[in-house]
Amino acid sequence: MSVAADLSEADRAALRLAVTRVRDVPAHEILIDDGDRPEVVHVVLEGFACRYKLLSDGGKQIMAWLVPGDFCDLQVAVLGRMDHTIATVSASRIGAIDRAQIDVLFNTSPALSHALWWASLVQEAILREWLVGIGRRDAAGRMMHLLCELHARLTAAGLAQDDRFTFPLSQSELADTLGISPVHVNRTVQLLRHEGLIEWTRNELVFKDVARLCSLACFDPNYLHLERRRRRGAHLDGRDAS
Amino acid sequence: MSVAADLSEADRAALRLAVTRVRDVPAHEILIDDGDRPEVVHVVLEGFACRYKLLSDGGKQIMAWLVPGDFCDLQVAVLGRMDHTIATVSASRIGAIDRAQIDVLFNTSPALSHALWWASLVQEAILREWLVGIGRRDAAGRMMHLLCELHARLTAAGLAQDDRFTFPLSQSELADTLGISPVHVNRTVQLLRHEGLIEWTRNELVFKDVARLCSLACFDPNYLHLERRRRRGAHLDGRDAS
DNA sequence: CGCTTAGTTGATGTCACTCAACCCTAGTGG
DNA sequence: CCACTAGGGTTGAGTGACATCAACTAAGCG
Repeated sequence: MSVAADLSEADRAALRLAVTRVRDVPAHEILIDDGDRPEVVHVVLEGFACRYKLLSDGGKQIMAWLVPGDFCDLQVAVLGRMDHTIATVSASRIGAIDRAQIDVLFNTSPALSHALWWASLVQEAILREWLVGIGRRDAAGRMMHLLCELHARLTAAGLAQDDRFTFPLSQSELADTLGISPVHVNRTVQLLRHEGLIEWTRNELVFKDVARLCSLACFDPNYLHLERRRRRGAHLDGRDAS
Repeated sequence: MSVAADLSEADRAALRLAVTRVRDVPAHEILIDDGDRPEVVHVVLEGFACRYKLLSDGGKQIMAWLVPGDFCDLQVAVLGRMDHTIATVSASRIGAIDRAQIDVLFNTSPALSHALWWASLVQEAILREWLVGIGRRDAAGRMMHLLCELHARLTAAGLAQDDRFTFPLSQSELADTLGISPVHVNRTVQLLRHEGLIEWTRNELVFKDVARLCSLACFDPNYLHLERRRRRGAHLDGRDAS
């Protein structure tokens, strides 16, 4: 989903220059709150962040995981007011782009505005897939599918080696993502472990059998629209994973 | 969500002219299928359509209801390939815009491209709210919230009078939307009826107590971002509801 | 008038929730 | 070096919301 993947060097440079105010943010810190009308757009450079909404009964639903390369709140450049909250999950490095600067980029480079819209639409496609999962899959199916998706996204971004990547979420946060209780997340994780599908220790997740996991999850990566990105792992900071 | 609401007369005319090939489509007909690479973008002029995905086990999850004024598949103009299916729910009048024409509009009118992006982002916001509902609300809560949302959207579009509007979905389609079984939808509908909240006969839904329903559903219309549309009920066909 | 589709109802089953206890690890301070 | 604490993680028992199955009714339609 890294928006820079398909851009010309000039456009990527323009995007890089637009990122002012890079800062390190500790885990579990709110970046933008529900109702805010921020003047900057945030982008994740390192670490994990998430979108979520809080319910009146204290419940919480996470609606997106934001990994390095993802824009957090591009929509405020158009909609103005946030209708949900964005917070870090792990300690992260977060970049900020002035909202006005987004408009400038949008008007000067058709390729760039196209790329921004593309990124926004892929996030929407992911959201649709999550809806299908929560609506129609059981706990294990949801979890497997979600992990396959994360694996695909991180691999495409060059952030996973040997089917192994950092996974900084607690079981409780996973529960708020999948729409099930923390206790049931625990039992489901153990199921996947005993099936020899994953290892999950502290901060790291290892896929023991990617093919079987994807098959069990009925995971079809089409919706991630990765085929567009011929240059795998191109990041905002200009590094390529190669 | 009618995209034309905030546009200048010239932009609205341009959009209207872009709609070639208006056709009447019977109920339950597929407009664009999963995997298609269509050359046109569809817009609902009359009737109801929906987005959905089919699962391998025969299950179905509806991910959006598309009402008059909504674009069905704007995303193919950017992403190229459909990752879900769009079909009519009731007999509908559907307009089509050439994909190339979208690009022209996009490049010639900043206001129009802004409006298109806006429409796409509002659909995303609705999707997020549906995710929260399916993830964290019980059956009655989901249904009430969904009905409040539809009421708000149709009222904003000038398609509801006296808290009364056409509602062409079957209980089974409602079930595929809410992620519960048709039988449980039936019981939940009866609950709302006995509570004196709604009347639902054939094709028409009547809200008996909007305030109580919205309050019970914890419905907060912020996420619909309706505040932007000062001209309520402006449609692609140029009519205003007044 | 039979056929079909949608809605309704009851009985039974199950997946996941809640509550509660316990464990394990890391961090802290004595 | 150890006692204490706090936040996950783990486990079991009991409960509840919703699913499934199956039968029946009502409404359109040739």
